[in-house]
Amino acid sequence: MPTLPQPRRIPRQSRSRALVDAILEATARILTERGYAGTNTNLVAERAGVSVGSVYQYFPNKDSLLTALHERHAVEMYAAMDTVLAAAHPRGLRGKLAAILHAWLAAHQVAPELHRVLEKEFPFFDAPADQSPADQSIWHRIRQLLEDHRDEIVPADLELATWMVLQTMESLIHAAVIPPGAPRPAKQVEQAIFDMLDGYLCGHQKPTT
Amino acid sequence: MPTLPQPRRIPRQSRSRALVDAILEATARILTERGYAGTNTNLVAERAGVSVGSVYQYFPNKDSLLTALHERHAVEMYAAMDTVLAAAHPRGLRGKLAAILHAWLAAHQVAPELHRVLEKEFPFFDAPADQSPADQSIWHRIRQLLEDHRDEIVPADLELATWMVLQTMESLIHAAVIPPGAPRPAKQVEQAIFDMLDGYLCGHQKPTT
DNA sequence: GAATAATATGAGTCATTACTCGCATTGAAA
DNA sequence: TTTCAATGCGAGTAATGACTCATATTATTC
Repeated sequence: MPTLPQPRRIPRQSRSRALVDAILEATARILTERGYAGTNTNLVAERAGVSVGSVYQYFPNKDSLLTALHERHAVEMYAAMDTVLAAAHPRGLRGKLAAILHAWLAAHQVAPELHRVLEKEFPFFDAPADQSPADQSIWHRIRQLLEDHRDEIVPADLELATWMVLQTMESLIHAAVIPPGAPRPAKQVEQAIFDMLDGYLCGHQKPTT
Repeated sequence: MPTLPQPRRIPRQSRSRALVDAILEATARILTERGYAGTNTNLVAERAGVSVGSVYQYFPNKDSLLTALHERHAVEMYAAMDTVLAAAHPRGLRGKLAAILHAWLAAHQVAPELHRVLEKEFPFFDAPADQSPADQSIWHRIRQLLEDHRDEIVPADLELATWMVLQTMESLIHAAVIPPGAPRPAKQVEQAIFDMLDGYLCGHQKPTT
């Protein structure tokens, strides 16, 4: 049951583009309310105000809906990072990292339950998670960031360091946001995550509580 | 569809205990081979060499099989930690942490795919993961460890620090072990995870590559 | 305003599978 | 040996839900 990467048909006219949007929107809502198992294509169609047939015009199967949602999210995360890095605040590696972390955390606080389902319930059998185009871009951007600040960081193996930083950020952000989540207010957790990354990369840390 | 915490019937005679074992063993194998969605109770029964009816004598529903497997794993992790800490090597916080990390990593390398399914595919709707008795015990033990070495660590909020350490260890261990996994040999990844924790807790780090 | 391509429909099909229940077998107590 | 509780059986049921396809509607082209 392989999930085809491409939509069955590409939406050309505006009505079909709106339809695809409505479908994804409905999927997100239902996923949030009822989880992966409770989501079915008939309900998605109904809630989107279209027919099941239309869903299958643009998505080859149920899982491709989730894949699309996942990719959309990755694109948003890349954009968020890009915005932050483009801002005229070259405050060094630590400042940039803190800014990215802040942006990502904020983005995840919007729909925590949806992220839970996307990250923790969806079986990425075919499309191995974190290998989407957007994920790749994020990877390269972070890798570049570390390279640009090579002299400020302790780990010599940048490949490994990139992996560590991304894995840690992703995991801790999700863990912090998904209920029951962290035992502390968002502000403190954000600081703690930063301390974790900073301790790894820069090997020092001011006592910050 | 709530997963009842208790088996429908408690196995008293030895044959029934063997049966329960066989069922869990079969579940683990199938989960490994076919993932959560590909696992069904009829197949579990067949592979275990028992009848479906027998499965439902001891497990109220499909998900309770997964819950049982999860709990079994948590108990093993607690035992591993206990063994390591009981060993006559009071090498300070850093030594103990390194030892726990090593033991846990080793344990996870046995059946990575099974852990992937258990951690990343199973929807813990009812029984919120990490809240099982064994998980609680692990939490308290780590918390105690940090308290015992309060003077060696930077973070003042032990509650938060415990959460950070456990989340980070869990996430990184799983990420490292599950394919495609880390881009480096196990040894280097283990060191990197340790550096991460050490950097957070102790706020210093020797350049170790 | 044909003609044609693009888009939308939804009742129906069909495979899957969690779970039941009436009955058979086995162990141990008396 | 009898008795009864514990254990084991597996064909069958019932619900669910992914996906199809023959048809209808709407846009675009010429």
